[in-house]
Amino acid sequence: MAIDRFLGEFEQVVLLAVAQLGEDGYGTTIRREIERRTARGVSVGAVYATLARLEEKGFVTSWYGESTAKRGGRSKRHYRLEPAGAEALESTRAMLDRMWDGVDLGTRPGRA
Amino acid sequence: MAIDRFLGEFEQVVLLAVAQLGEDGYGTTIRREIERRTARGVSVGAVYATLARLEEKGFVTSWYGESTAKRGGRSKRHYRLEPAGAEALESTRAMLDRMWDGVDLGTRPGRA
DNA sequence: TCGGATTTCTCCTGTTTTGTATAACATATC
DNA sequence: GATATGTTATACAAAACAGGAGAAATCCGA
Repeated sequence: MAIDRFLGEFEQVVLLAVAQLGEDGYGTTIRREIERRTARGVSVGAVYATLARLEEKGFVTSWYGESTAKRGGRSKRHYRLEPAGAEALESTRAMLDRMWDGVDLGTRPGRA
Repeated sequence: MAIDRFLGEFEQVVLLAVAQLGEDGYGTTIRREIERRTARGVSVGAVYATLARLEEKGFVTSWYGESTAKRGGRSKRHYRLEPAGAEALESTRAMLDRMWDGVDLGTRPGRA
């Protein structure tokens, strides 16, 4: 694994999407949420593969819901953020914040 | 490569260390800076490999300085953050911020 | 003052984890 | 069945790591 307690870039993004969606999170919505917020294309496979790894590490858990009465209403696999995942998210963010602390990217108009 | 315009987790950390150190940044100090701020052990090889990748992408440039009058004062390879690197740093951070926006990790005492 | 011991740093090699795409498979509606 | 919505399988490239070998420069004892 990366180092230890920190999340990789995409892992972090996927985990955050799971956090955003709560009980409504499943493959397709998670993917859409990522695309919506980051304005970048994401392949289906990338999402599922990452989700599987995240589950393996205990950061999320999943369960199959009932199939909806919609065309092609195959039963969905829902994902939920687990405490360990929330913790990983927090420590990764805290670590990044510490690295950013005091950085000034050359008086450009950007962020404070 | 990761996706496109975004930095991997460790790339981001290394690049930030370079930004922090300015002209004083070279392999060993960069490594130390990372260990100091993140409280995690980092292998030498990981740092140099990442630095090489970063340079290949045009995010940093390097030059060899003169050797100092110190025991083992071998000439060092210095690194400097380039505009493209600063940009990558910013867009990665902005993207992550957008993903975090609105996330509440369950009323835990942690961050706001 | 020579030459090895010592220190500081860089680079090479190999491996594991992540990140990603493509396509096949499953299941419900019509 | 044809078609829409979801999930899984498979494969691979890139990124993250570890460790030790190798280089360069100084220090120091005889």
